[in-house]
Parts: sequence; structure tokens; C-alpha cells
Amino acid sequence: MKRKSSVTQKQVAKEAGVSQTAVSLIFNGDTSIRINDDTRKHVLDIADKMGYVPQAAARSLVQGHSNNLALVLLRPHQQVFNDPYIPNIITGFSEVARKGGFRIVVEQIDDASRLSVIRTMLKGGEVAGIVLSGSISSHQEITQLAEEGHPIVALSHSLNLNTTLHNIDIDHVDGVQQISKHLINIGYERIACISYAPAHDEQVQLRIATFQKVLEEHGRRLEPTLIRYGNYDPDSGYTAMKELLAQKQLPEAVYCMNDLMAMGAMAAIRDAGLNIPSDIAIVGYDGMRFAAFTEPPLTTIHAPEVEQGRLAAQTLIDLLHSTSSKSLSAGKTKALTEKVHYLKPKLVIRQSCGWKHKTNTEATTQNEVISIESLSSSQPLLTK
Amino acid sequence: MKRKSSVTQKQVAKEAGVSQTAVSLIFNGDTSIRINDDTRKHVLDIADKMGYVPQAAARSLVQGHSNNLALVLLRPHQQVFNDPYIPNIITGFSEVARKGGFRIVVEQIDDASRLSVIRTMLKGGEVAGIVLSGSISSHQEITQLAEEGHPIVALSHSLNLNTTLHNIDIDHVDGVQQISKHLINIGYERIACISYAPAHDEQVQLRIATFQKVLEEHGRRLEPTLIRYGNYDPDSGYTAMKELLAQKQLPEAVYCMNDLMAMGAMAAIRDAGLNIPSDIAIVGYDGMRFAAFTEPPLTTIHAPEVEQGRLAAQTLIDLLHSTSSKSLSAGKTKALTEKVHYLKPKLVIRQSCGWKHKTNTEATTQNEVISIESLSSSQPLLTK
DNA sequence: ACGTATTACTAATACGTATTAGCTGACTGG
DNA sequence: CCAGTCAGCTAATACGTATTAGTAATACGT
Repeated sequence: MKRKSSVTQKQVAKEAGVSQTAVSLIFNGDTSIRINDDTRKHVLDIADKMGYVPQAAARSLVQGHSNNLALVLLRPHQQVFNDPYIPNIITGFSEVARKGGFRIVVEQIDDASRLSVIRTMLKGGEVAGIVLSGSISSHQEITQLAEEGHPIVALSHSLNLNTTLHNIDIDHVDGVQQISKHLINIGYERIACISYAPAHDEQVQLRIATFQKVLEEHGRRLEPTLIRYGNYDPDSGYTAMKELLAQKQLPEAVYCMNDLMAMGAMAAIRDAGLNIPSDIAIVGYDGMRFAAFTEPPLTTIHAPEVEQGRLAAQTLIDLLHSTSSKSLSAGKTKALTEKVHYLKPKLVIRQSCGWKHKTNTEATTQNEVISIESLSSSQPLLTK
Repeated sequence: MKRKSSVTQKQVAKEAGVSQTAVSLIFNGDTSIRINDDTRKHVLDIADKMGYVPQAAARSLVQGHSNNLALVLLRPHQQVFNDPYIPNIITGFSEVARKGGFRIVVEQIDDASRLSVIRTMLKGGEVAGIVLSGSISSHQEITQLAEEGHPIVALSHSLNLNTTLHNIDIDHVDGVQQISKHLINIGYERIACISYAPAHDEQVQLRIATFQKVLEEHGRRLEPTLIRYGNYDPDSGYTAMKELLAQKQLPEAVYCMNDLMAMGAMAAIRDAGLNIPSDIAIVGYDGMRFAAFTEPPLTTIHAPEVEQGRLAAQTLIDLLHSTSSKSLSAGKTKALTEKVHYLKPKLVIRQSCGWKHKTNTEATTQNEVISIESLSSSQPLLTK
């Protein structure tokens, strides 16, 4: 069980003819205690020559905290990486974490019983803080950990505003409103919806409720027969659309809750010999990279997911610094005054949703596309 | 800089009226030293009541190794998560790592100068071992670390067989052979290729060389004008295809090195008013989930990426156990006898590649699809 | 009754670092 | 010339655990 012996500060000290304390001081660049430049250089040389690397475990032990941040994914294993959502989050998260000198630990939990892993990681000092993604069924324990002072940031968990958790949220209510109003604005009356399972998920319910509200505000009705449930994947979109097509009265437009299911739905419509959008219009949700290249190009909502990952990491790091120095050092805590952050998604109009037949002031023609910049994102949106 | 005080073994010991040693023994379930069942139960009760969680840092320090495994991605930041390759690897990797009681640290390196991070992580004991993905330009240092006894497993790095690194590889030579032979078998003469940049990448060169070789073995020639370079993204596929379409003589078929670029290429062909596959056939590579739902459904190669992640993790863990116990405990090291593992990719035939006009014994009709099982993968392939 | 096992523990130490308190000698101001 | 400062270090200790060596008490066989 022994591991290879690594070079220690003591060995470096001996070789350099100084004390271990000196080596430690030099490596941590402490300014309050001064070290002669010659000595410093000499020690650094020797350390380099000996291949000295500080032992993370010893540092963590004595400093009382790790320099790992965790990304905990409370989602069924299958959902995590099929969809580009989590990869996008990781992209933003790791970018900021790295700049702050942190490593990231990715832990996926599909079973609610394994929720105690979070406690283990935080209380065991494996990580300094965590970002939490996914629907937290019993957040009793989570909230308690947060109240004990463990830095926790949740993603898209705004439904429980009474929580003590910090939360970085994409405003999907706004997104659903944007895209459903767009469909209404074009003039569709009979609009269907391909949603996610499980139907009881808070986020899913919120989205459906918002969709329904917008319809009703504009004199439409969400027919229960026009709601179908998929499971993130294109094939479930295909199946759901098949069911819609089997009904006697077809929908004029279909709102799909993600782009992958929209792709499946479009395939089903094509297979039925119908045209998109003149027979049935389709919109997606997520703004995946390929959405500009489907047949026809897919109208969708671009959610700033990378930015969400970034902001989550930054909030976590701020939180870390604010709890460590009991007296909140001025300024730093700007992001912490508000517990909930909202990021606005953006509508990306392409051909799959059709367009107004009657001219109007802000006509959207077939070839016109709204060009958007994703906020300094490393994932620039493509508009064909 | 202080962190909240956590419950220690000493505190539990005091509360339970035993020594710290006893608590340690009980928690590690050491069988060589026996503890009375009553005492054990009593201590565990108290520990639970006090919310004791072992400190990871202290354990690592005294045991000399961490229980983290790293996944190091030597890739430009942008490439990592746009493509589902890495997410698939993570899926398989984390699945096995978790079962072995390890956490996973994901570290992405885009700058070769930051390659020393690997040294820092391994020698600093942050992680017990690493899985390496991406083209290692200077693997001088990596090999040295491996020779020093640090467990390292590389992914798809088989070009340097002289390496001391263990390697889990997908046999892309086989994959390229399968798909290019399929095109030739259908009867196409003039076949183009949309490749990756950078062109000097070893894997890219190998794939192009293989493609070329297959063509030449079958009396064709890879016209230099028919090679284009994209960058993983659909829009680069679109652009590359536009260029091919601008030439006076069109290709009959195009081999795209991934599915996303194939999507872009298909959009370009449609935009030019041409038909797929009757005017130009398209094949992709990767077997992404949506490939069955493009217009037309995309013929592609399914690479067992999740399985690659799993096998990498398993090999790393085996390696860990074999180096820790100097006397290689029998059996366990089965996977370690061979340094290089190959996983075979599978051809998935759909409509985008067209089909033989003349009947033949093993005719592939428009609607027939080769159904495949991915090897116990949690990502079952979809065939429409 | 006596030596030996066995059970059930405890005391002491090591792991590698950060940190606190202190020590030495040189320089300074008056 | 002496008190005081300060630069440049060192000794000692703490962090929380695993592990080794050892001890006290009981059981056992003869």
C-alpha cells in the first residue's frame, strides 16, 4: 500500500542548508516574513533540481481546506451526457475554477440514497465547495449543510426561493414565453407540446404551465391531447410526434422542449410526407450547435449554459472567500448580495417555425435570421 | 483562512470512552485486530450521532495516496465538449471509478506549457493516477512519470507503440476501412473527404492515409482537391462542402470525419438544390445519437467510446493495485499483460450513403438497417 | 498453578506541511 | 554606548489519521 517516496521540504531544506520552515516560507511567498533573495533563489534552484512538488494532502490537512471544487450532478446517469447541457456547464465551470487555482471533481449521483456523498465530500474536506445540478428531491440535508457554512451553489433551482442556497438560474419562464409568443405571433392556433418526462419534475411543470398561460392569454387553449412526453432523446421526439400525427386533427405547430427531440419530431413529420413548416411548424429549445443545420434549420432558444457554469464557479469562489475571512472583506462579496441570479435565454429564429403570411412592420422573412452574440461565450452561435 | 471545525476521531473517542486508535480501527474494519462487537456498535453510534466524517486529507497524508483519479484532456478548450466524445468517455470512466471508490478530477489543458500540471497532480499526490486524452506532443515527461511508477493510461495514442504507457484505443484504422470500403462497394468512384484540422495531427494523418490506401487498393485515387479540412463543427462541414460544390467536377460521395461536420455538409448539399444520396452520398463518423434523424438518416461509424472510458478506468485501477502491492497478487493483473487494447468500431448503415443499384447477394436496401448492440453500453444505439 | 494464547484494547509515532513564537546579529538614532 | 528596530532566519507545534508495538486481562490446557 505504500506509494513511491516523494521529495519533501525537509529533504530540500537539508540539501540547501536551511530549515524546513524556510522552504515552506519561500514556496508560499509569504511577504510578512522576509527571506534573502539569494537564499530564496538558492532554495528554489535546489527544489527544482530535486523535483520537489508540494504534497496536496499535507497542505489540505494543515490549512483545513482542499482546493478542489465539486460539480455534483443529481441526475439519472443516462441524462447527464446525452444532452450537451452538462458539458456546457463543465466548460464554463472549469474555465473559472482553473483561473482561481481550483481543480474540479465531477460526481454524478443517480440514486437519491447516495445523496450522503455530498455530506461526505464537504465534511470530509475532499472539496471546498460544490455546485449542484439537478432536481433535489429532499434538500433538507443540503440546506442544512449550507447553513453550517459549507459553500453550495445550485443550478436552476429557483423554485424554492425560500432556500438558503445560492442559485444560478436560466430564466426558462422567459424562454418559454419568448418562443410560444413567437409561435402565436406568427398566427398558429393549434399548438402542441413535446415535453420531458418525468412530468412531475418541477422544472417541467413550470415550463408547461408557462406555455399554457401564454396560450390562454392569447385566446388559445392547450389541448390535453396535444401534450406528449419524451425523454430528452431524438427517438422519443420521433415517437411523440408519431402519436400527434395519428390524431384526427393535426397541430399547426409543435413546441419541443429540446433540440434533440425536435430533430426526432422533424424526422417523423418528413416520414409522414408532410412539409415543415408549411404543414406543421417546429420549434426546439436549447440552441444546440447543429440546430442551424437541420432540415429545415431549427428555430430554438439559446440558453447561456456556458455562462451559467462560469457564474456558478465564480459565485462559489466568492462564497469561499467570504466565509473564510469572517470579516467580509469589502467589495469582494458583490455577487453574494443577491442569492438568485437569472440569465436570460435568447430566441434564435430560423426556418422551422415558418413566418407571417401577412406583411407586418417587423416582418421576419424566410431568409432573415436573428444574429446573436453569446455573451463572450467560447461557444459562438452559428447562424447559417 | 480557517475552515469550520469538523468532528475528529479524537472527539468521538473521548465521547465514547475509548482511544482514538480504537475509533480508527473500527472505521477501517481492520480484521487482524479485533474489536468487541458491543464497543464497535457503541462507537459507531456515537460517531453517527456526532456526525463524524473521516478527513480525506489526513487519510491521504498518512496512507500516501489519494483516492482521486484524474481525466486529463490535452485538447483545445473548444474541442473538449462540443463533440460528445469526451462526455462519453467521462460517462464510462466515472461509472467504473465510482464502483472502485474513486472520485474523478477532470482537468483540461489547452496549452502545452501547462503540461507540468500532470506532474504536479501526480507527484503532489492530488490524484492516484491519470487517464490521458489528446495528442501528446512532447510525451517525454509523461513517459518519465510512467517509468517512475505513476499509473498512467492513455486514450487512442497507439501511434507510439514504443511507449511505456498503457493505452486504450479505438481501432479507427478499422473504422475508416469499413466505411470507405462500404462506399467503394456501393460503386462510387469519385470520393471526397472532409477531415479535421490540424492536418498534422497524428490521428488525422493516420485516418487520411488509411482512407487513401483503401481507395488505391480499389483502383481509385484520392484527388488532393477533394480533401477539405474542418474543425469538428457543423459550420465547418458546411463551408467545406460549399468548397467542394464549387469545383467543376462534383464528388459522388463524401466521407466526413465526424457526424457534426456531416450535418453541415448535408445542409450545404440541400442548399445547392441537390439530392442526398442520389446526387451526392454522405457518410459520417462517430455514431452520434441524432444521426438516425438527419435528412436523410446518416450512415456512420459507431465508436465504442463509453466502453473506452470504462476500460481506461478499469486498467488504471488494476495498475494502481499492481503497483501498490509489489508482489503482484495473482489474477488481478490480467488486463495489464497487454499494454495496448483495441476496441472495434461498428458500421451503421442508413440512407445517406445510397445503395447498390445492381442486385447482389448481400443487398443493402434503402430501408434495411444494420442493427447493432453497443457492448453493454448505457448509450444504446438508435436505429430508426 | 503456571506458562501460553487470545481478546480487546492503548500509547506513541509518523505522514508533510503551515504557522507561531522566538532567536541572533547587524544596524540605527540619540 | 546603549536601547531599540529589523532583516533573516530556526525550533517547535499542530493538523487528523493510520499503524506499530505493546499492555492488561482473561481463557486454556495440563
